[in-house]
Amino acid sequence: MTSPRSTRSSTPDQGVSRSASARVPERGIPEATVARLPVYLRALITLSDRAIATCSSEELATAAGVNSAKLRKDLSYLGSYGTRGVGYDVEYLRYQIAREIGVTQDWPVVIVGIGNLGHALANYSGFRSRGFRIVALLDSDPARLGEKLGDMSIRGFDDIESLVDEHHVAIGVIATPAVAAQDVCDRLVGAGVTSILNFAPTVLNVPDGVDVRKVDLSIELQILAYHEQRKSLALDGAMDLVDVPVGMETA
Amino acid sequence: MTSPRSTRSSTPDQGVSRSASARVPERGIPEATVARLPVYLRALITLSDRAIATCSSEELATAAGVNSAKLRKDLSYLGSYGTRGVGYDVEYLRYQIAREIGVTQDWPVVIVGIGNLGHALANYSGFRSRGFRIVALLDSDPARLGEKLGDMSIRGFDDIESLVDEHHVAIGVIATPAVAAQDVCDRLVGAGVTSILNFAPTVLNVPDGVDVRKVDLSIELQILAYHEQRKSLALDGAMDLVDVPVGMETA
DNA sequence: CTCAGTTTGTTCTCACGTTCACAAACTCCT
DNA sequence: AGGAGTTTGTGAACGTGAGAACAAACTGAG
Repeated sequence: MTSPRSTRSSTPDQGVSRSASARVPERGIPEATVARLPVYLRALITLSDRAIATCSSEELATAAGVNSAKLRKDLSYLGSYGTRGVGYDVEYLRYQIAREIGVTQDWPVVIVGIGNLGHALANYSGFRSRGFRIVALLDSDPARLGEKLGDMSIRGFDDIESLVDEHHVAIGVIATPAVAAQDVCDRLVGAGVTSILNFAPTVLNVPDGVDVRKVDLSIELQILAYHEQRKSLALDGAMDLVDVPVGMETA
Repeated sequence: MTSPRSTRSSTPDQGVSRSASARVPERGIPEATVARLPVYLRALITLSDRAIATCSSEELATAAGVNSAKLRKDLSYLGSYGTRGVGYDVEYLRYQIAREIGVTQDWPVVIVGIGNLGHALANYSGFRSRGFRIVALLDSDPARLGEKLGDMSIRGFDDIESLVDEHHVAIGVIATPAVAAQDVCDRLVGAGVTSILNFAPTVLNVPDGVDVRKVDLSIELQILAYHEQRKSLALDGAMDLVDVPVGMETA
């Protein structure tokens, strides 16, 4: 993990030294903002890699693909980490966002379902580099058991309870076929996992207190298709009235 | 959220009703609704596979993981496809949603970047079964050129313009490393692609009229991490005042 | 020191999205 | 036929998010 060693010399006497009274992390960052913080973090890392010490909200917003008013408002939920007339210290802001998200610590993760997608996830370097450590790859298929994948071998799904307990796993990734997803989810939750990233194309039922985020490729494509269709209809203009074919029922 | 229980109470009753009056697709479906339509469609397909002919908004909402008021409002944007006192005809509603999204027609798609993730996408059966047809797999790496993948072989990235033109490709999927993504995007857009699904962890700049949706695994995990962190803090309760390490500067 | 220029943090307003609650419309039973 | 029971479609209330605009806070030059 990269230590947040800040070359905090360029901005002398920054407003950061303000008395640390009651600057406790606020209790209500809007979801929309939370979803953008990782984007800002990545933009800051890029700037950092280019040895840029300071940036304005305008520059950072451009790099993150949002407008600057939104960026400033988002950052204001974390606290006042900028300096008026100057901008933001890249290293400092980067650390603050990382801390707020929670990626200054290490999050052990299990991946369940090592098919095509599971393989890709297991090999994805972006996990490790961003505070996530894969502690196990699980699959129920005996044929895949023991298969080596990088520096890790595939284990049976039965180990899950002991694994979660031993490594304090809080986050599970489901990359199984849809039919297996709910069962896997129940096992994970039962074992103590409280956050799930679901790649299986199905709705997961979980008890209160468990967070689920889903990534669904075909849904994303369908949303694009909808807009694409609108574009063509708009172009064709006069060609309206697609009209419903009445007897489409298959039975 | 909704009740974690899956009530299997089905009302197997008959009742097909369709008034084929001219129901022109309205010109303004909210984005939030568009994003949920594919979920409803999948739920309907599941019901259809189980030979269920009719369902209430409550049942469909449960299957889709939303509450019934939201579902009814969403569906009302498409038209009045239900029958009061009865519910929705599964086949009929399924067709209406599919038509509204645009998946009754066939969408040719190109995938660029056939690494780990690209392989998984190319093999994903969910594309074909939902109205999307992969017409080409492109990669710039000469070592991968010609490699067979299912019934399709990997082609060079230079073919892109002719491919897009020949197959009328409107949707492109980018699964390249981050550094290559913007260039690939520019080439795709230049060739005529107007919708892009981006898996590369980077912000894409596109001209007006081009839609981009991004799928970013590490962002999803970071969002989960944020909430996970909050949960632990909440548990510790009294342990407030994490307080900003004022002197986080290591120097 | 003062003043002009720059950039943040915040307030205000508007648009969008969610949920409630209920009339309208339908079925079924007597 | 009429009334009780069901379920949709929607108007209204409420909450959240986006963007414009501006005062406050800083820098640097003269």
